[in-house]
Amino acid sequence: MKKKLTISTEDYLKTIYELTENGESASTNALAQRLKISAPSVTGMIKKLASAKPALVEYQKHQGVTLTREGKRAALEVIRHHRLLEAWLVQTLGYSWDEVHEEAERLEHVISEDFEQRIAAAMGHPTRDPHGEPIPTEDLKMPADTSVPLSALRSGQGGIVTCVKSSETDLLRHLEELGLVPDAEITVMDYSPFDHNLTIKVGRKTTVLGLSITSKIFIEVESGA
Amino acid sequence: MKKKLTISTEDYLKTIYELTENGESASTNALAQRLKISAPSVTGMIKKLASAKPALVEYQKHQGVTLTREGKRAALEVIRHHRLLEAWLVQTLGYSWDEVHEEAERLEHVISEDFEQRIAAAMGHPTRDPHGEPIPTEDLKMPADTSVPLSALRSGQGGIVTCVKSSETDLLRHLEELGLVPDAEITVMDYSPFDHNLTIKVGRKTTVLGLSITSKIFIEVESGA
DNA sequence: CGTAAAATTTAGTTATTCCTAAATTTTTGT
DNA sequence: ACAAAAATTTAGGAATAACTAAATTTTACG
Repeated sequence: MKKKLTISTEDYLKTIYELTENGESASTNALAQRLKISAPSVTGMIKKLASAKPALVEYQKHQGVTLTREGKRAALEVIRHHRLLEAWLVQTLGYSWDEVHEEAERLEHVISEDFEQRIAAAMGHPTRDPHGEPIPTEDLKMPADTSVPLSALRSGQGGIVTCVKSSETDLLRHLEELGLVPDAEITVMDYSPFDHNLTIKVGRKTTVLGLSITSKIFIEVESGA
Repeated sequence: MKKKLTISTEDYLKTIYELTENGESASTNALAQRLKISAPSVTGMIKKLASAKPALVEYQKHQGVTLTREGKRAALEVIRHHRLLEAWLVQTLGYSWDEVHEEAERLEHVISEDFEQRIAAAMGHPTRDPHGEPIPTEDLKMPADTSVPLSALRSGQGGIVTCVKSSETDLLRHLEELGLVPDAEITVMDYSPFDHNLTIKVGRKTTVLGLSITSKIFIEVESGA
């Protein structure tokens, strides 16, 4: 017998936000997979969120789900909590960027607005978390981000790493060793069209990275070919 | 329709701990009142805790409930979390002692052991929280405390305030104005046997306090009459 | 010591949120 | 276009933890 855990509304909304960032609607199955529950459970909960007093999601059968204004607001609130917490755990308690995710994942749901404001102020209102992810502003707008995945770059292109979109401990530790962290300057030395591998220069190190990694690293492009 | 729902096992255990600190067992009704749920709900949950794989409480019909070794351990863990968090919120985020309770009440259930150790170390392993309550040690022993309620003192007696056992914002603010905070030195100037009021001198201030307040202030006695 | 009051437990109900199995709708491949 | 595959919803059910009302046990006191 395992522990039964119930998924919070906040987690549903946050996950829907993440799945709809590309502009598309989130599918029942995609949500089920992310939340690690069955698809019927997702359908049931979505119906509930859609018929809440101020509706949190927009839903039509077989058409996937999107966030309403209210739902998006709630999602951004949780994401702001999460990212501020990650920044703060790293800055004040000496966590490394690969350790903070789980802790923030639990804390994000229980901190007060007061707490949020205190840590934001204590850090001088940071705009990015330790992974480089933008922190939603106090009025819950997600800052624009013009960076592109490293996987979209080709030989001769390069720029500054803005963000590493991963919470996998092992990957993050590996990337840190390579110097592939936010603010690092990189240049693409070579591109292999067969397997999409990129040869990257970071500082004086050179590495070959596959698509599963390069698609998670985001770059503010500096120079063309 | 209110939101407030399910009470965590941790809250049951913490409350049972508090109600049994005097050595007696906790009654169903006392628990129900503290947890703000009905008595039958308490009976049901207690039965569950008593028949858990390692039992968390000892229970016999109509005889009240006590904590097992395991249950006590779990309760002290939560209490340690709570008190470390209160200390830490005050020390690092500028909370005042009357603001920390609610925040700690929510955070105490979600922080990791790692987090606990980090904040304890960052504060130099404090032994009391901002109200003066002793913090259970890392191996979950509650430190002995020889202080007595102010209400037990009489004219001529006095000592050092060790602890103010209250989380009521208004009372705490009032006591802070009076200087009735941990480490303050006080002397009892007069005792009224009719209403149990005590006239107290704190620094150069003199105040009359009723039993509802003096029973919540704890003193390490220094001098007899 | 016996009964009324208080405390507690039992019984039965409700609400929530998950599940599996089956039905249905949509998408895909030829 | 059509059948197979995939995705999604419907249907029905289980577990949890709360509730109210009623029954029972304990306690208090005249």
